[in-house]
Amino acid sequence: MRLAELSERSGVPTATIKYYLRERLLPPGERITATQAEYGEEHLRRLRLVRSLIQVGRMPVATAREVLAAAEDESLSQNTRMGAAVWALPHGPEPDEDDPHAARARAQVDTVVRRMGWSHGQELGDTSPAYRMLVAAIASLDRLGYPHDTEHLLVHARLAGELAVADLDLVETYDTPPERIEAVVALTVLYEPVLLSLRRLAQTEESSRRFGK
Amino acid sequence: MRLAELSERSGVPTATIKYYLRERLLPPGERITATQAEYGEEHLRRLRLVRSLIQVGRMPVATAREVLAAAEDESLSQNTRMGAAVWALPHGPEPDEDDPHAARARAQVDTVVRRMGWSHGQELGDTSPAYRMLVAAIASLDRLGYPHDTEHLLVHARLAGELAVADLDLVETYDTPPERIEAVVALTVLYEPVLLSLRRLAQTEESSRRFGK
DNA sequence: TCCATTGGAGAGTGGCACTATCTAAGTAAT
DNA sequence: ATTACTTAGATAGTGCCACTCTCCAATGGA
Repeated sequence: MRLAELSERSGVPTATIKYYLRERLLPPGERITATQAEYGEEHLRRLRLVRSLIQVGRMPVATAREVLAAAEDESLSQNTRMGAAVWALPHGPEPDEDDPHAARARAQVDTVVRRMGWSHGQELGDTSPAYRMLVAAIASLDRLGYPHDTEHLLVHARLAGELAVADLDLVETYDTPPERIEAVVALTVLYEPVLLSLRRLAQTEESSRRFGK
Repeated sequence: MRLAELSERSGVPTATIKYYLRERLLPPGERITATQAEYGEEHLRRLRLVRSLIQVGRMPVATAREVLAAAEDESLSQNTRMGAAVWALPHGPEPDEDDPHAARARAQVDTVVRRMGWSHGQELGDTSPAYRMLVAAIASLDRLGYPHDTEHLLVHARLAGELAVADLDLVETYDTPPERIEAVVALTVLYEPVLLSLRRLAQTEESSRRFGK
């Protein structure tokens, strides 16, 4: 398969594919001659994954590159690679170090992590992106004066735990480690909009149930 | 309070506040003289809400304007205003009309909505942004060949329903309708990163539990 | 009076995901 | 073997968008 066909089958313009190649989001094709390269099915899959990360996950190109690099770093164990890939995922402004809102949020997050018994994945005071993202989000709530008591957060945490179980069940339907790693990245990202939109639909429903049509 | 103080208390540069005023994300201050205006606490709160929508919710300025306009449209009922505000919220690429993946996704979404008994908020074939966002997300999963069977979606839907109950409980702690409307917008947006980061933390935990440290 | 500040408006900036153009080197059909 | 394409690769735009800068005339405080 050459560039034009890869483009046609994926629906991505050739110029964009060239851009992704340049940005190392896509491995180069197998060189046939000095000016021709051959692409395989794995390029097609990878290209679609890249598009998902960027368009569905609204991830900057640089971040997508890190995520993919972590996912295929041969020097890491399978679980570390999964962790590294998810690690590289997220977003949002960094919490300010000496912001009182952030400090309070941090303490609350530590409480939630402890109460959930989440000791494997991270230490308290861990600075994984997901942890920092959570601190930043709660700091925002605090700053705006919106409620975020620990019990309410624990409700969310418990539900997140159930989601994770369902997600990992899905990942385990894949047999080989590389597939699993790609699946965990893709599913983490692709199910986010699913979850958010379901939540909004459910809110609309619940709202009209409570406050009348 | 004048511009400089509003800027100082919110941490938002004066130039940016002027920009928001121009874009009608912030109502004009009360004109004192031909060249002076006075801002109140409600401007401060509104400004922080705008920042939340744009920075935390990563919402385009135009979308934020629509959301806020819907939230304060006096001609609508309280519930309609809430719905309209949440209605205007989300994003992501629109599902293509004659894409077979989108068609399959649409059918599946309708099944989920029916099985959840979500008939109040929307009709089948409804085109609310949340509905379209869900269809687009599932179409992406389909296109990439990732599993998204209805049972798995129902797990997510059920959890989303529980989240909505918890969220609306929080909204009901506010007494006056305008507060509630602002709360439902703010909480919908501000709890999204909370939920997503908790999910990622839970995944890391669950993953290391299953696949070893 | 004098000068910093204000609201307002228009133009400019920077980041970023593309997209267009060009070139030298193949390839395919005639 | 001539002609018309296509390709990889590099460089230079383009378009969008959230700001940010620069002016300006009119104040308002010292």
